[in-house]
Amino acid sequence: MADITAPVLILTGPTGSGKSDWAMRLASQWPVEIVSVDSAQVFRGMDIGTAKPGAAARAAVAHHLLDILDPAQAYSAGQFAQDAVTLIGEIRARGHIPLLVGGTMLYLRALRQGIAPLPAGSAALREAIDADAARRGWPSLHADLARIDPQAARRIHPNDAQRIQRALEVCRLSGATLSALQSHTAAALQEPAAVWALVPQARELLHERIAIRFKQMMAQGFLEEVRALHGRGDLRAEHASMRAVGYRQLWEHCDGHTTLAQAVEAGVAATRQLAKRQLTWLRGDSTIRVVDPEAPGAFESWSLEVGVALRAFIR
RNA sequence: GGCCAGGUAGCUCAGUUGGUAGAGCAGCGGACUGAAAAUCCGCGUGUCGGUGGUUCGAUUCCGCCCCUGGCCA
Repeated sequence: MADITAPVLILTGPTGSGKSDWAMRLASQWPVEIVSVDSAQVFRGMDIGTAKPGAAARAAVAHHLLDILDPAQAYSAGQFAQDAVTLIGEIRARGHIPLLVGGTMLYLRALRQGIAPLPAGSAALREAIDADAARRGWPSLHADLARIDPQAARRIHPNDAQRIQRALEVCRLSGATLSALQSHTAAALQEPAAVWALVPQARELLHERIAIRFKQMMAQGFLEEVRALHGRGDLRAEHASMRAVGYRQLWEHCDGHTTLAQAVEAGVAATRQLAKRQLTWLRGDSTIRVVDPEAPGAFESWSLEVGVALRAFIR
């Protein structure tokens, strides 16, 4: 199977839909390497709460973009797009099939539709902007943005602190406006990928599964995992890693702000909300083939579809 | 058994001096360009415990009943 260019396979879906299982099952049929599309699994020491593939799975199939950063560090959609393109090339060079698995929808978008070349975030500048906002309020900074980059200001809501901050940050770092920079976006992945999304048709069932999964995580030592991160002393609730679903809520409990029962309930709710946002992304994308993982024989028919997609390229 | 306090949205509660009710959380829908498991926007989803009475009109006032919690027996 050398010197072929296997198509890029992508398997996405909301949290708890069973993506990882399906990926592993597919890996027993085809020589794939898995690239994680997950903004939380990149962090070391965040295993239980991110449902990161375990040692057995990683011994059986090569997994990429897991454990590449310390939780004090930052990752980004742009970085992901670069890393994924590089990995796809390397996987193909080994004669393997790249299988991207995960539910971080912005990362997938950055890879497939491209992302404008923007300056990376600056912690110092963000701190300065935060301090400014604390004095004047975000709507006032939004008004600043409206003078500098009216197009961006129209798009960004006056309450959307994060996006206002980013737009101002980009202007100060680059000297150009965000809108101008975003006007020439280059696609990262140069070819169409075959994309499937696992979308459970019954929301209730997904909610039930999410609750069960969170409780399993607790039984596996999720709280101890968060305590260890909390005990490091250098991490703060503001770090991107500690804003992850479940970690944020258990962190608040470690700070003594909530009872464990409250933290678990809030964590489960946050997971449901994440799943809902992921489903919103999927609904808006007609290039994605939707699969109901609960349907009888769903995996088998997906496996057949994958076979068709692959045989078109592999001779 | 007696007395007291409650029974209003999925949950915790507010409120209506009588004109069929609203917050937070949850939920639902949406947006999304280097933090995205982030951030933001929009939407109340209701036999006001039941039943009789007073009233033009009762979730609100009165009677009885049911349920929950507390105190006394």
